[in-house]
Amino acid sequence: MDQPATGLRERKKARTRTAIQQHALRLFKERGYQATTVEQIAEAAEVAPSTVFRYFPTKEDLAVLDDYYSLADAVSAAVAAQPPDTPPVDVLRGALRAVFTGLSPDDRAARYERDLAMLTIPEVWAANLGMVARSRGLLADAMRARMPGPAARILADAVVGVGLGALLDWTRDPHSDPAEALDQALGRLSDLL
Amino acid sequence: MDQPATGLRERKKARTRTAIQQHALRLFKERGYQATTVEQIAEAAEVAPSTVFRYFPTKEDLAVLDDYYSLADAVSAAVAAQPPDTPPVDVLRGALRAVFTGLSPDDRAARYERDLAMLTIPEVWAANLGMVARSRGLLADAMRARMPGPAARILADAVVGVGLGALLDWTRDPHSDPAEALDQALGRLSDLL
DNA sequence: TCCGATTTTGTAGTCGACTGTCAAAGAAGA
DNA sequence: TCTTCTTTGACAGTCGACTACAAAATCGGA
Repeated sequence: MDQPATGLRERKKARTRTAIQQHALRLFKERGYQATTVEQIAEAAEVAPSTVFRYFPTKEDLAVLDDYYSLADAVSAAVAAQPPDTPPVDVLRGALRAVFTGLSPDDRAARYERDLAMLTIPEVWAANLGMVARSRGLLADAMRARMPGPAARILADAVVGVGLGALLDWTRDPHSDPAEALDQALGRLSDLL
Repeated sequence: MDQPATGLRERKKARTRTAIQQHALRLFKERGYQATTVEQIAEAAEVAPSTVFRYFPTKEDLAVLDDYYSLADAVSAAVAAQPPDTPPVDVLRGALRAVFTGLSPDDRAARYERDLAMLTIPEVWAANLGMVARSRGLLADAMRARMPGPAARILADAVVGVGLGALLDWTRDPHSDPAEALDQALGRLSDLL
């Protein structure tokens, strides 16, 4: 997608950034968002507090999962790639399954970690609300090629609701496979329709 | 519901409390949550800042909707009151409509005001997340009398998703009627099923 | 190996949320 | 009216998010 990450400088920068965010999310989960200070995050990530603010303008930004768009794009593409006559819910179900199985094990583990943080820590969830809202729009857009406008949006909302519900249940048993749970839930929705 | 609010003391206390919260919500809407200081709220409500903190331990609490459970209970009851052979989605649709039309104009306006705050201000949304999650459970429980377990949960999740979607759209046009939008969206979902 | 550009860090300071305490003002009851 | 209890307000202070800035470390290229 991007340039092949040229210089050492840029690589180091990226590493620093992700390190800071990972430590932040870990600490948020361990001791709560409010109870975690930026100073503690800086210490954990072995950088100066001012460096944290350089990468993340506000504490809240530490909780924003910035790669949701690429995921949403992947889902949109996968939706387009589904067979033409598939029932709508199954289109989304198949697309989501395709995207998840296409992830490398490392990517998938990282994704689960961050999704867990999002679902578990209210402040993180709030920080990502905008993204969820826009993903919902993308999903609806992707479906609009297959069904009339309003129906596409309703379906997208229903699928998002069922998906979030499945993930919420997953948080109570984090050792199960969320992709599996999601697939199963969408299967049930498909039966309902 | 409560005791008839005997003494002058208690009445005055209650009035102070609601005055503070109303001014807070108004200011949040006017200038944003972060940009509003507790001092400004105190000034608007004509009390001392320390008095604000006596009623609301944290700034966030100023925006916590403390009556969501009674609403969820009302919906559960309304679900039970729907005719036996109604299709599941229409049960929920009818129950929600019944609850909203049952509200007095004042109550309804207040509810809209607070729902708008919840959907618009991330911090408030975070503070109320737990309540939304539990409402989802209540909805599923209420439907379980009418359909097998897993289906009830899936349906509840789908309805919650569609409902949140409708409310999210409403925030972009706050002069429209959210209850109307919600009813319409559920009607479309009903058509899909 | 040295230079210029960039990144990192420390420091000093602002602002607002929140706490604790104590004295003043008001209400309830005798 | 006098006493007692509660609510309120003022004040002083802590803590953490965030800013501005200049010094120091680091990197890339010549």
